[in-house]
Amino acid sequence: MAANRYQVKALAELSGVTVRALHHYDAIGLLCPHQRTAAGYRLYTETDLLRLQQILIYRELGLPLEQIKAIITDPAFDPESALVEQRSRLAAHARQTQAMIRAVDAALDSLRGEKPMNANNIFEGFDPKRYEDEARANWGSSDAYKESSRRTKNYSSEDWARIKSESHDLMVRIAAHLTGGGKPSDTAAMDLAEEHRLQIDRFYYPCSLAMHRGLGQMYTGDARFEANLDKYGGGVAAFLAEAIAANADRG
Amino acid sequence: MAANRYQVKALAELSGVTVRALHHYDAIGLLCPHQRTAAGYRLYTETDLLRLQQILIYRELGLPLEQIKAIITDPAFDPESALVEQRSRLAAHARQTQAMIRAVDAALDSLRGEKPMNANNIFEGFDPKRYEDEARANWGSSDAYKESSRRTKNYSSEDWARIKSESHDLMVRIAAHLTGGGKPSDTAAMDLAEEHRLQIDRFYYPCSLAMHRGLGQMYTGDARFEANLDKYGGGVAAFLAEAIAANADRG
DNA sequence: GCTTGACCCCTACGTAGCGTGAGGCCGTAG
DNA sequence: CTACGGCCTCACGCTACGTAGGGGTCAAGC
Repeated sequence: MAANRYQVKALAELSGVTVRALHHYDAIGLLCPHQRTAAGYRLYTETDLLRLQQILIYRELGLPLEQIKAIITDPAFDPESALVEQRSRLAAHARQTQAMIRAVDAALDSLRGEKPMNANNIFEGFDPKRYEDEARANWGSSDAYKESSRRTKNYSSEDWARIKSESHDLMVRIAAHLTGGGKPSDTAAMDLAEEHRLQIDRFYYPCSLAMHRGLGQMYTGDARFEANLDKYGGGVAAFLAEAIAANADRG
Repeated sequence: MAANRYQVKALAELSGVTVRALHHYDAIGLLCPHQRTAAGYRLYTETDLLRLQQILIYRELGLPLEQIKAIITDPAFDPESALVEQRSRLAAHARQTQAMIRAVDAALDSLRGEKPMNANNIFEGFDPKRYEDEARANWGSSDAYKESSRRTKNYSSEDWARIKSESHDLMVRIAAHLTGGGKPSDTAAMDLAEEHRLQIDRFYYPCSLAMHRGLGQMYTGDARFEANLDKYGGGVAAFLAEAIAANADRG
């Protein structure tokens, strides 16, 4: 396997950042090319490429380059967990954008005279700090479903069978609890919800209680999810959503 | 209805921006408080509040403050259509974030050894100009985009007013031609299309007939563009698209 | 071997959008 | 009357590059 070398311009075009930015990253020691020619030309490797991707993710999230450097030059830096972490941050970012869309909608309503303007809610979603926890909670939009099924495809067929079977099994038990007259706030229902959370945690992505709560809201908010869950019986989606909320409150 | 007045700190807390930023917006004439006390204290009204919301939306989208100022101080500025426009931009922003999430997933896959790393796709979603749908929304190839932003960045609010007015004028004439029973293949229609091309060429970036044809296709392919054009009358987007195609064939 | 043109280097100053004091005037509660 | 929080206006600092300038490098073509 021949180790490919990229010159600055090549890398710039690949990644979409400017040559100047790459120079800058070199200057501050954030991304130094693995090699230089005798003439001083920068030569980047695939490893540099991966590192650049990390950098761009953090940059997109608004971290200062100095901090990015600190993070990824940390000897304890684990690329995988960092990517997982970044993934959830990006999801939070997406959710914030969704909140802004809702704020725009609110402004439109108010403009059209359908609802009065309210100084307290007009800025909802604009202050990230105010939303941090909640933002982390949600996976984002309905694309989440597509996303998760896409990832499922990358499991081996054995993994896939096991996941499907475990999920199905759990859903059947949840549906049974519902048809058996159970309430979402029962301890048993909350336990089932917790089990559901742990399944997601194991199979798909780290899923906190807060994130799970967000998911639950999506189950009743998104028609595709609801239909998918109600295959196990009418009202299963709503039931599960409530059980998840109860479980999150309990935790 | 008592007109509420907010001092800087109050507005800052409401909106989540810093006092310093509000000072800055005042200094550059982006958001000047409606009133001052005798002592010079800034007093903001509900109207200022609405304006600030607009500003923050545009800012979130990465527009430079100077351009935001130009946009919202434009006498022809229509808050409603601007909000509608912003809504779709936010949605595009959200989609881009989703694309980044996918890129992170790809990186994760590659780390886990499930898929080989591919230098060509690892950065997918990072460069907005390259993300295909968005690329088209950003007016075609990255060269055109670069050129366009290079030029527009230096436009004053008067320039913007002139551009807006000329564009509007042309669209009105095109719509008139349509309602007058004209066909897109008429010489007159083609002339209007050519005029449209030259406008773009003058104001934004060098626009060849071929590029113009691509633009035309976008007008009917992208709901946002279509809605924007059909403000001038139903079917205007489609009519213009056809006229552009005819004009490109003629040339 | 020489030119040409696309690539590369570095230095250095400019810019946007604020952050962060410094120094000093309001305004109201004790 | 004084304390104390809030407001004001400079004014300099910072980040993440953009942009311009002056000048090597390297493969291709003559």
